[in-house]
Amino acid sequence: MSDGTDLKKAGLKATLPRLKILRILEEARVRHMAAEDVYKALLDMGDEVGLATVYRVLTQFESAGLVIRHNFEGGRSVFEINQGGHHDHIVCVECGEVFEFYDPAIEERQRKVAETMGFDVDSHSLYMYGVCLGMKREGKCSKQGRSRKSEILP
Amino acid sequence: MSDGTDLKKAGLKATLPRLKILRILEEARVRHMAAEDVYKALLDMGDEVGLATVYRVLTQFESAGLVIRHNFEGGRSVFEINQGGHHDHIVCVECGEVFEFYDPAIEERQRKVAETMGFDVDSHSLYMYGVCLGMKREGKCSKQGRSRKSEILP
DNA sequence: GTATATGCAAAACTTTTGCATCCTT
DNA sequence: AAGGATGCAAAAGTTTTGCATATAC
Repeated sequence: MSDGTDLKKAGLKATLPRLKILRILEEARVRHMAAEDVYKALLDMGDEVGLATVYRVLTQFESAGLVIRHNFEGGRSVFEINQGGHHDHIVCVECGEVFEFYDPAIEERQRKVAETMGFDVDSHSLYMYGVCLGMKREGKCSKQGRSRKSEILP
Repeated sequence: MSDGTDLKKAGLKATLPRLKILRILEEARVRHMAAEDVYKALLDMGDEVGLATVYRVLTQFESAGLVIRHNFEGGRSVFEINQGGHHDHIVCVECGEVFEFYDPAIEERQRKVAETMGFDVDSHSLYMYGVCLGMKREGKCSKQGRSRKSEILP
């Protein structure tokens, strides 16, 4: 994957920084990353990519539909690779982990509401914030013993 | 309204800046305002309140439950007075107007999803973005002939 | 070879903070 | 009178931009 085909299909030159960033987003254990997270991941891999480039590339990827930008609580933008299926998010405010879910009934009601109001909807986002089971019970994330790894929340 | 009772009830001294800001949020024609919007409204009224104070007060109001902070697209925080009934939002990306709606079925499904996932949910937000009927048909906002007055979107 | 992308540094924005002064209780 | 609130200016954090250089096609 990410051999550059998807980039060219999106009308973007397959440059090294773009390939690397795409790969990071595809392969990250933590699927939701702030620009700073991506930048740090590049540094950890020993790659020299400027933070400005990370921002530029992420924004281009968003326009091209390759990634989805989220505005969770906390100011910074968070990016997630777009692998097709739409889903909503439930964020643990203690461990920072982001869980995904999809509920057809919710989607259908949203569609209905927008129709009733005469809106042409481009996008929509549903975020829930709370404490995940793991943090509640054992003080460590339900997902993999993580505790506050990503930078997506304050 | 906003004679200071609600402030004192919230454990906040009834200072002039707080009273003024509360009044602006209560009486604004546009219910969803960025900090900068509130600041400008104060200036327009001839009141001298520092921008830093606006931020401090809005954050205190949020903690006290007097206002709700939204993170729409666009980076800046948007504030709305909390008049009790929870509702969701549908934002016109052309005129910037924010419309509200409430759908019991959506609320119930959300509750159900969180329960299934073992989350204790503190808060949740559902935003839809699109083009409102007015902008689509006549190039002016359905609500009141507005066109891009508030500062909440980029 | 040419157009586009990158890196760096500087700038633009939003939001927060330190500190002296002022105001509410 | 005393504690908390405000204003100003400075700082912090995030994201964008200008411009010379490097890179993909």
